Amino acid sequence: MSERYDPQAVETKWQAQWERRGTNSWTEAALRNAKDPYYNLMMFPYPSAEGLHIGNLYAYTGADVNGRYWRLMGKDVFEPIGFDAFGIHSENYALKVDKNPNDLIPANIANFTRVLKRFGGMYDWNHTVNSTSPDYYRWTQWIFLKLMQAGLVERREAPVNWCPSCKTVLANEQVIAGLCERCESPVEQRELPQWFFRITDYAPRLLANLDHIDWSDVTKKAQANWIGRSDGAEVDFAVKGREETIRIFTTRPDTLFGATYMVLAPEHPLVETLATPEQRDAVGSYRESVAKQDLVERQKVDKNKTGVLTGSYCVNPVNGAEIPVWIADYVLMGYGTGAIMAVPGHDSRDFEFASAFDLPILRVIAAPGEEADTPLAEAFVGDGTLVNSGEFDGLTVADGKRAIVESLAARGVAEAQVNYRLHDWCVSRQRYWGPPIPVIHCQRCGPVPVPEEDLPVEHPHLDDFRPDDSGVSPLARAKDWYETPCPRCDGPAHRDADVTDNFLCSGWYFLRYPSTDREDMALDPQLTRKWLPVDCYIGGNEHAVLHLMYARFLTMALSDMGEIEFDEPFTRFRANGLLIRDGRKMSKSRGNVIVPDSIIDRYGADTMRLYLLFLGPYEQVADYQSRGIQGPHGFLNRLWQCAVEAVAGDPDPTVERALHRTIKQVSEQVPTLQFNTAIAAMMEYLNVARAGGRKARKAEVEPLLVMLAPFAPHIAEELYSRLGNDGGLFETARWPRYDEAKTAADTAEMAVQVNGKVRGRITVAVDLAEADVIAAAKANENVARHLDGKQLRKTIVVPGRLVNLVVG
RNA sequence: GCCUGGGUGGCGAAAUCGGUAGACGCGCCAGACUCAAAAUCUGGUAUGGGCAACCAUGUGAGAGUUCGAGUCUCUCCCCAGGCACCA
Repeated sequence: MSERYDPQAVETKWQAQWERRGTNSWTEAALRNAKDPYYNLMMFPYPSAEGLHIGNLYAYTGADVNGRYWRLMGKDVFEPIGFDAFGIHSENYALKVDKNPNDLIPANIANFTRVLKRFGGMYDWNHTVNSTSPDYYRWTQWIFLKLMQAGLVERREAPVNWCPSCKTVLANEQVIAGLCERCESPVEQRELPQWFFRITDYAPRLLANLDHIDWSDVTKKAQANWIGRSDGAEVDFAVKGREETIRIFTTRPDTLFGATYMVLAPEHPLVETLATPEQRDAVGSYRESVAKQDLVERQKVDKNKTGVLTGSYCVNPVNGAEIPVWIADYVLMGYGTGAIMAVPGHDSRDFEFASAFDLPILRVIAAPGEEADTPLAEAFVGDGTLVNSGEFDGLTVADGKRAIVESLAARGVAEAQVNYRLHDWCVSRQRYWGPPIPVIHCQRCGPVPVPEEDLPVEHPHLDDFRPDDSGVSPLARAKDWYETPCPRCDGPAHRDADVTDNFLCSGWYFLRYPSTDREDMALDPQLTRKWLPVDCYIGGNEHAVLHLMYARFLTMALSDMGEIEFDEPFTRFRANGLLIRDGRKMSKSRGNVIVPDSIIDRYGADTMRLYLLFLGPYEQVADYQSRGIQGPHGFLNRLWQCAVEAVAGDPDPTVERALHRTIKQVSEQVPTLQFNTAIAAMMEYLNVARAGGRKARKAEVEPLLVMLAPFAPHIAEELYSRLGNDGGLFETARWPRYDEAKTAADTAEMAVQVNGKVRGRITVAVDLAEADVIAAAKANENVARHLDGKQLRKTIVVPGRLVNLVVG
């Protein structure tokens, strides 16, 4: 190897070395016997045909630095990787290029593996997961069956989200502002029998546990927001002249006296009954027009309110007032009871509707200074006291809520109620590329779970796997596979032709990694106990309400079934920021995508890793600006020169002080993921160590190499061995320690302020008495000029930092 | 509309238990090496004024607290992300 830094040669050499020595991988026995386990996880990629995205590598580099750091701290670090290869994303791409995913995926995985090795991740290639492999999806199906046994799976005919382009149903989480998450088509509503996981059973726990897991705040807030707890009450309104009552949900029972009409969702089951003969036609055509809307249209907040009268009237239980019942599309069947009492005086949507249809608007809350008859120009939603509310007048909003619910509850027409926005997880997909749902539909027995010993239900190979609009999965076309006898009665039956949502595959992969050597069970109890839950998980926040929510739910469910002993999968989660390019999102259509291979070819993986983490704070948006890569590249070149020319001898005191300060800072900042400033500190230290062209001492360089090793593992290994160390840095070295006493200097430069403005600087001994510091400050020429002829009123000394002389 | 982040040089950013604003890096300028260029190395680089010493201004806007505010308080504005007719 030449004396010049040659990244390609160094990186090839050390990657081969690690592989040969098994530096990063575990045997099954070693996994079982690990003394101080640390499970370092990153989100397994979807192996696209375009290749690994630099954004993935941004996340992986940070996570890998964390894993390598803990390894140097002496932990037994398990850092697995795998491939999330089932799912609509892979299938849609295959359709686009007119190939079969069965052929595409293996090639993509091979390409991803190549780049992941090239980038220098500390991956254990002995424990990988491929979600499309039968020895993985067998256990995905097993989890489905387990959930079924636990009563957490339901087959329901319900209005579901249908993507007309992907031709499948979608979970709520996969609908972004009314559009399909994958193809951005407007999503329609369809009534179809589907499989649901009862994640809503876990809503209270999913929310409550957020308080005691160490996760990024943004992620926790997004989850809390998505779960969407709201406290209120359900109230029954009698229908005038009929037996039925309408149950509504409200968070504002204090405004019951202000209810001037009722609204049902157009899909509400009572609509048929309540429509009077005169209104029947109008109601029918309104329901039809609503049914035709896609979600984008229906969810537009700024469109004009529409609705029609049913012709029926309800009786307000607080005062006996008779109020008309309307139907309108601003009330949703999927939330609460699908019916509301409308209080236009104190709800802006009701106000808008009442204004449009000329309905009465009553004030029942008054802010301080307002009278009971102060007119309302808009809905008043603020705090205040109750007015026009009979015996409840004068109560605060909070007291009014309590008192009114109590009084109605005593009559049996209301009860306090908590609602969640979270919906049950619709998991069936009418697509080809996923694990088949392990259920057989028997003409006599109905849906029958596939017996565990018959798993996996192998995914049949189809040449024509194109989805259609029928709502039936393409798998039904594989007749030999589809038609099968009932496992219970042996009568005629067929398999469930749907596949499960890809998020079921990714919802438990981290549980599997330690157990991949086991073919006879999903989770080895001993290994699971040793390695899980995950110590640190790093990944993009776009999965806050998708993957991360589902993984938590599945973990809780498996925990309740006794399959595992913890109910939160990730002890610590950190969301890395989004990687953008020159201020804009990277996308193929903009043509501003960075291809990792090209960066590694030109600068090497070490420079790329260092540069990605030097861009800015890891947990915030990072802007990739191509020209900036010169900085870290030059740094590694200077480090190379400095290290190969390093000489023996004791460290210079100035350099040694800088070293101890650097170790202190980097040791504090790496575990908290403040990578950019940790790198800056190491750069600064190198500048000190080679200042004025001096030759650095080996003892000055070696600790720097160890600190840099998580960031730039290849060059660190090479230089470490060139300094005369055998056996490999990651196998023999330990994270350097600093001595607090050696971080301190004898003298300090202090700023001298006069009335808060810096007028001079003095260099004094750190232990100089305060009086002497003040004297030295006054002696400064420029300071003296500013003090001249003025009365000194006050003196403030901040030891080692500044002196402020206040004059009047 | 609600919930998160964030707003600091030409650019990416540092510094927030209140204490020298701009560390580190990019870019730019000058110099060295070179026939020349690239690469590399050295020095400079917030803005305005001044030969300089220095002076004034400066962390989205405005007010406040303080000896002292990028940092704390109040009122706004803007950008990014999430949620959104959720009653």
